[in-house]
Amino acid sequence: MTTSLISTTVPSPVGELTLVGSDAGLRAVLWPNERAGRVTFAEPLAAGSHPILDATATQLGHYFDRSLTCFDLPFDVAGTEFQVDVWRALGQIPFGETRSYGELAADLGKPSAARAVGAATGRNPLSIVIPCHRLVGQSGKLTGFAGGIEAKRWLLDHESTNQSLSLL
Amino acid sequence: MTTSLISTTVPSPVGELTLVGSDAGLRAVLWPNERAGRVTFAEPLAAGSHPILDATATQLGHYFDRSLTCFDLPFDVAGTEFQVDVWRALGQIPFGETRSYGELAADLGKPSAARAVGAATGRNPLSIVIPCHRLVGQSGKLTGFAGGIEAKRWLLDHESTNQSLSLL
DNA sequence: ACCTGAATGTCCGAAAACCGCTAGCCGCCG
DNA sequence: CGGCGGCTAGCGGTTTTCGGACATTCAGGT
Repeated sequence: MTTSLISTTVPSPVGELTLVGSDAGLRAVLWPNERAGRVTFAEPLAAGSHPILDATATQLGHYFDRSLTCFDLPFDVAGTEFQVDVWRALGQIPFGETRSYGELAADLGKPSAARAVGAATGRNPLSIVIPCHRLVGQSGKLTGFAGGIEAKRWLLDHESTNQSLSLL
Repeated sequence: MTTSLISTTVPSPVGELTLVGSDAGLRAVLWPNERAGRVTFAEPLAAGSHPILDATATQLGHYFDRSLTCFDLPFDVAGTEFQVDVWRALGQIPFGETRSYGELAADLGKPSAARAVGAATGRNPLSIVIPCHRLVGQSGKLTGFAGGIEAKRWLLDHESTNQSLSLL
């Protein structure tokens, strides 16, 4: 018995997202341009539907219409201990707030590991759901993003309660 | 629930042996001088008794009084694929016989991997039970042994049906 | 503001070192 | 001769080491 992976795609304001899940939980949420590459899978993908993917799609919908600010889904992500720590810490940053890479590193007890935090967030397999877009440079600069800087800015705008900021 | 490890020691003609087991099976049989070192454990050891350790002690007793020539115990050993292959092949060498490192390598379909077999043998966690002492150099020379060359010679003597060989 | 350079922690891939080997060669000695 | 001992060059798998690459940050100079 192989724990096969199911995938599907959903439209969104920032482009079509690809969802991948196993029976254990959500495995990946990918941007349009990265169906393959940043996140890879040992097992083959099969298109189809699955309760976990359905729930993800539903919650993403609510996130985009602002009726949901905190995802609640079973995750099935794999990474090194440090990466998992970083991803978990990311999940603690509330909707609408941001942190710097260094702040998050300090929260983890490793104040000088800012750059390592950057590397780890770059490997986050669950775009949007694990809010890696809430990490910005110390100066406030948007330094990098798997889905592109524009998408990062869009998400932060979206989460900002003051919609007028979208003109910045 | 952590699968804790239980350990105990038993006397033997070749020195006091340390047995380590988990609920899944026998994890290690160590020589007096190597309580720590060659084989390491992620989990802490707790002294105590356990059916698996009892069975091991019993079978070792029979082995030393020559009433048992083939161990039958559940193993719980971890290693690379190649190492496990080597250890399994070692188990096939009958009591009283020997093989060269190269012969065993050939049995594994890799005739030129003699040295790799040597390296894998050196990591065998189950001294005596997995009979790594039955491997000798092509020339018949006893090349190395975790428990010391003397112990290796003693075991081979012991397994030899012709006791007079012990004078060699 | 923007650039430069240095110091940072983690991860990954490549290369080197390490081994419980062996076959081939070359002396040496009876 | 023939046999043994010592030396050497490969052998395959694993472990260790090392060198970059990074979604950074800080200080210092334009």
